Amino acid sequence: MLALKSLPPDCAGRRRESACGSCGARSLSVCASIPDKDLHRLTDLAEAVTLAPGEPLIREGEPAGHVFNVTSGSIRVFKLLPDGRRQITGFLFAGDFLGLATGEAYAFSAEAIEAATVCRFRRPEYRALIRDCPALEGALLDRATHELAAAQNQMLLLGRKTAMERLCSFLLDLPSHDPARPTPADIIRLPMTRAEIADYLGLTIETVSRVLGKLKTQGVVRLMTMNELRVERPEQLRALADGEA
Amino acid sequence: MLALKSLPPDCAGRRRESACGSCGARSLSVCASIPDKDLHRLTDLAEAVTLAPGEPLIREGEPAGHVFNVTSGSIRVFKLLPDGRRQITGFLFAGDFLGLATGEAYAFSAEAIEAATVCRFRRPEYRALIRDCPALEGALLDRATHELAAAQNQMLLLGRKTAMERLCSFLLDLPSHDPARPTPADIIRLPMTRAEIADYLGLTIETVSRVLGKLKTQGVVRLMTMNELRVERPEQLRALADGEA
DNA sequence: CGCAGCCTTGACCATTATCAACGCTGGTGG
DNA sequence: CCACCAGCGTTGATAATGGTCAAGGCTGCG
Repeated sequence: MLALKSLPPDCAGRRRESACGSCGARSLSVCASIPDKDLHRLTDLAEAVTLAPGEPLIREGEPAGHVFNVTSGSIRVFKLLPDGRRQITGFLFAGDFLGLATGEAYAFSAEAIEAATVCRFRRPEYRALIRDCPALEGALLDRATHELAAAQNQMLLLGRKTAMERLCSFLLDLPSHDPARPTPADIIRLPMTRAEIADYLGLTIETVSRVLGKLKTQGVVRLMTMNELRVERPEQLRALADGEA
Repeated sequence: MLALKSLPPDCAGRRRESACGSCGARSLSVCASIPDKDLHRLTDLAEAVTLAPGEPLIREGEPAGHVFNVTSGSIRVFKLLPDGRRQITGFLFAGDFLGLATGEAYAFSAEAIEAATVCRFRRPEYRALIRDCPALEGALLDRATHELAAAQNQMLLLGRKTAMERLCSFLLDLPSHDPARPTPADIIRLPMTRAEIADYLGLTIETVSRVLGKLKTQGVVRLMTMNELRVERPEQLRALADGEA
């Protein structure tokens, strides 16, 4: 498959910081329960990769040769139609894992949004590690399960919510996905452009802009900068997200 | 998470038919590589359940007490908004697994479409089994990975495809999901109603009906009965599915 | 035979997309 | 240091896809 988001905050305590010598802290958050001897092996296998803004990490259809763990920055995961229409299926941040695929090839593309770093494992070595370290597989299954639940929520959003509901849902979900930046609860950082938000929500740039404008007018949110906003009325945002207004 | 669809046909050879004494053939397709001693334990733990058409199997928000393996019939998996809008996130058939959840509660609902049978495992026993049989976890991760790729395709469909493209994509995907009924390649059985197709594709009943009508008029498909159609021009169907017409 | 549920078809409407113009902002080079 | 330009965002006018509302037909079961 694809991309596995971080586990929710309540799992943070189980994380081992700086576990991966090659690529720095947080990179092994997915492997929280790996014994030390395996950790050392893993460290040898990992390779740190730096990505410039916009730089591709995975191209759909390419042989699936690696798996990755995001260590900093933000990544967009997406699929394209032949005519160029794009659906962003997820945004990844520090601690997120991606690269699982069932067949030979990746079924999606991934690119850096901001400058980002990832920890890269070659697939054969990743597989060998899994054989030796069954706990890793359990952790991955947990993440996949999480990711699948998130995917169902997104299907509900894309199939049945209005533009306003989509944007509000998005604003409510985002903060929980950016563990690297512990911001005040009511401040939301938007590292992505309007075009990326639109492609994530199945809307156009213009609609995103208009709906954001309306939220601003209604005093629900306030734009601090272009990429940062503050939630003024959280309850109203929540009500709007599920069509209760 | 949710529901794990069957592996693709090329894995069928690895299946062990009639492996589960309590609930009949195919039910353990997910556990293809389980040693016999574990299989016997599993058999003791399983419980066959019969569902009438429309009967609920899982209700969103309920404590996640079981996991299931579909043994016959068809199941709809869906989420609801407070005002009743429904998004069907998947259709399950014989051999499909469902019921994984990350937290305490299911994050989705599931109901029988037609009469169906499932094989039910209580969660604690399922967990114990996983501990003893690591291969099971790998099989589940494989399925979750598959399911995640399918979910991304569905997001692309819901976010970026037109009604025509959605319906054509649906018709192309369906056959591969109904392993119990080996039909001629060009015949598609539709066990679900128009309303269910609509709720799966993020459309209304009327739009599904109209688009199907247009496909019929154009000679792309022909309705044999209400629930069965024949693809007359497969290439055109494929072209329409990805917006190349 | 009649009724209920599902499906189809038509007329109309609304949400959102499209097209277009303009404004802001940050970076670059004169 | 300023001015320009490119990229991104906003706003407005118009259009189209698909939704809503309504009526009628088919089918299968009691």
